[in-house]
Amino acid sequence: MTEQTAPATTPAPDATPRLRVAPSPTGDPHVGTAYMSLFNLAFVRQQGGRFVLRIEDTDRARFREDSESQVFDTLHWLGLTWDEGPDIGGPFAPYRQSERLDNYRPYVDRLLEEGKAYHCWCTPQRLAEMREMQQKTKQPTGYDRLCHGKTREERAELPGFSETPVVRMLIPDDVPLTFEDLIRGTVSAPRPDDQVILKADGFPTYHLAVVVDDHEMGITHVVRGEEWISSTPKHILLYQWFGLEPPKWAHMPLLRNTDKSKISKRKNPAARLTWFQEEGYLPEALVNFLALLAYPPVIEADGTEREVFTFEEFSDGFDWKKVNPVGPIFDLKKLDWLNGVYIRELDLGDFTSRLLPFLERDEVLSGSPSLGELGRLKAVAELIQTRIAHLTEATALVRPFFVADDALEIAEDARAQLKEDAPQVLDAALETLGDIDDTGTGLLGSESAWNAATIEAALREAIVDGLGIKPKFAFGPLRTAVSGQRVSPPLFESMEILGKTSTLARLRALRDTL
RNA sequence: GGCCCCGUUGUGUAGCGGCCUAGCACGCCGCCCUCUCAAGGCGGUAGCGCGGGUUCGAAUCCCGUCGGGGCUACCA
Repeated sequence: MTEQTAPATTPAPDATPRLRVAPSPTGDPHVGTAYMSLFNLAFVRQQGGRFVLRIEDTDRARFREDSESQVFDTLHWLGLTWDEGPDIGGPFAPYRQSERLDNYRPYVDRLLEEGKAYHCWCTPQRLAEMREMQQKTKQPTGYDRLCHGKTREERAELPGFSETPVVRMLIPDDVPLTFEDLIRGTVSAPRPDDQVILKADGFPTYHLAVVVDDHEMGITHVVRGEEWISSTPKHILLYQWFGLEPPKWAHMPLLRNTDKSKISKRKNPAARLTWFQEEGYLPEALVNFLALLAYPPVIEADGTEREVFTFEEFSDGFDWKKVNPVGPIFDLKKLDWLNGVYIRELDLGDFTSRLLPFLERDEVLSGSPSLGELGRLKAVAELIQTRIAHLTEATALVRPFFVADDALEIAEDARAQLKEDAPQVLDAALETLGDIDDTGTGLLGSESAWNAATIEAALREAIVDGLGIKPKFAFGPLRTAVSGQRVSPPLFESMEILGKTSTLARLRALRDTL
C-alpha cells in the first residue's frame, strides 16, 4: 500500500456491482449474517457482480478464535458462497481488517492534517461521567470536545487525562443528514457525535475501517442492517472528506425475537446459525425461508404466489424495492413446514445419506455402516420420509430397526396402551406369521413371501376377521412389540424389513411379559 | 431523555385511490383418507392500531396520536 490515499474515483455507471458481507468473528455465526448474505448474493448473481466476504475483526476484546472458520462453514453449508474472501483470496487481499491495519493510518493522518479530526485524551471514566451527566440533565449525549484544539500538554493539565489518545472526527455543523436508500427511499438520520475513528490500541473503529475497506475493495452497494442507518451520515462524511463517491445504500430490516426486539442469541437459539444444523434443518429450506422474510413470494406467470422456490428463482426476480422495511419476527413455524417440503422432495438416496450424521450422533449407527445396514436404512428411510419435519426426528423412528431383538425397549406409553386382548392378538399373529415362508427366491430374498402385502393379508385374516377385532386395535399390540413405540413407520413394511426371525422374536418377547 | 426507522389476521406477505364484503402461505380448528404418526384432500377461524382530514370514493394520500423497534460506545 502506498502512503497516499487513493484518488477520488467515480465508478462508471455500468460498473460491475461489488457487494460484501462483513461479519465480525465475535462468537457463533449469526443468522443475520446469512440473511444479509442471501440478499447481497441475490442481487450480485442477478447483476453478474462479485460477492466479497470480509472479516471485521477490529474488536479485539470480543474476538473469538474459532469464530471465523464457523462463518466459513455455515455460509458454505447454506451455499451462500463468495467470490473473494480471506480463505480464497482475491484482487483486494487481505480480507481481514486486522491484516489491513497499515491501510488506515494514511487516511487518519490526512484528516488530522486537514483539521477534520483531532486527538482526544479523555479517559473512558471521564467519558462515562460526562454521558451520565448529560442523561441526568436530559441533554443530548455526545462528546463535549474538551480535547479539541488542545495540545497534549494543555490537555494534560485537565482531569481525566489518558496517556494514549484516540482520534475523533470533528463533525461539522453542515453535515448532511439525509441519503438515498435503495429500500426506503430518502432517509434522514440523526446528527452524529464526534465519533472515534482510531482507538487507543491503534485499531480503527468500524466506521473508519468500513469506509476505507469498502472504497479500496471497490464496493458499489453497501447492504447492511437497519441498525446502521444512524451511522450512515458519519460514513458519508468520511467519503466526502476523502473525496470519494459513496456507494449505494440498502438498509435491511432487522430480524426480531418474538417480543419484537432485535434478534439475539440470548433470547433466541435460532439466532445461532449452527443451531439449524444441529436441529436437522436442510440448508435449502433455511435459505428459502430467509428469502421469505420481509420479502414477497415468487409470482407465477398466472399471478399466483409460490412460496417454495430456489435461490436462482429468488435471484432472477430480485428487486430492492420489494424488500419490506418492517422487521419480521423470526417465527420457525413456516421453516418447519418448508423443511418438511424439502425433505419430501429429496430423492431417496440423498435423503438417506443426509440422515447418516444424525444417526451416528445419536448412536443408532456407527460412523462406517456396513452395506447391509445401509440397505436396511434406505428401506426404512423410504417409510419415514413423509413423517419427519427435522432430520433429527429420524433417530427415534429408525432406532428400532438397528437394535438387537432382545435389546428392544418397550416404551412406557406404548405398553400402557395395551388392552387385555393383547395376548390373544399376539398369539394369533405369531401363529399366522409363522406360517409364512420367508425363503427368498429372488436376489437377496426379494421375492420371498415375507412381504408387506402378504403379511398384512395374513394378519387381517387372523385378527380382524378371525378374532373380530377392529384394525385400529388389532395392530396396536403388534406395533408395540415390533417397534417398542406408540408411533412407528407402517407396521407391515416394518415387519418385512425386520425379517421373519426378528419379527417373531419381538412378538414372542412382548407376549412373554404379559 | 434526544434523534431516527416502522405499523394489513397468531406469523410471513399481496395490496400502491374504486377490481377489497381485503387475496395467498404457514399455524390453528373441523372433516375425509387411514394399522399408529405423518403426508395428502376438503372446509373453517382470524387482520387494515386509533383519531382527524383530502376525495364522489382510502388499507392505499396528508396530519396528529398511540404502539413497537433501532441508535445514542475507544462494539460491530
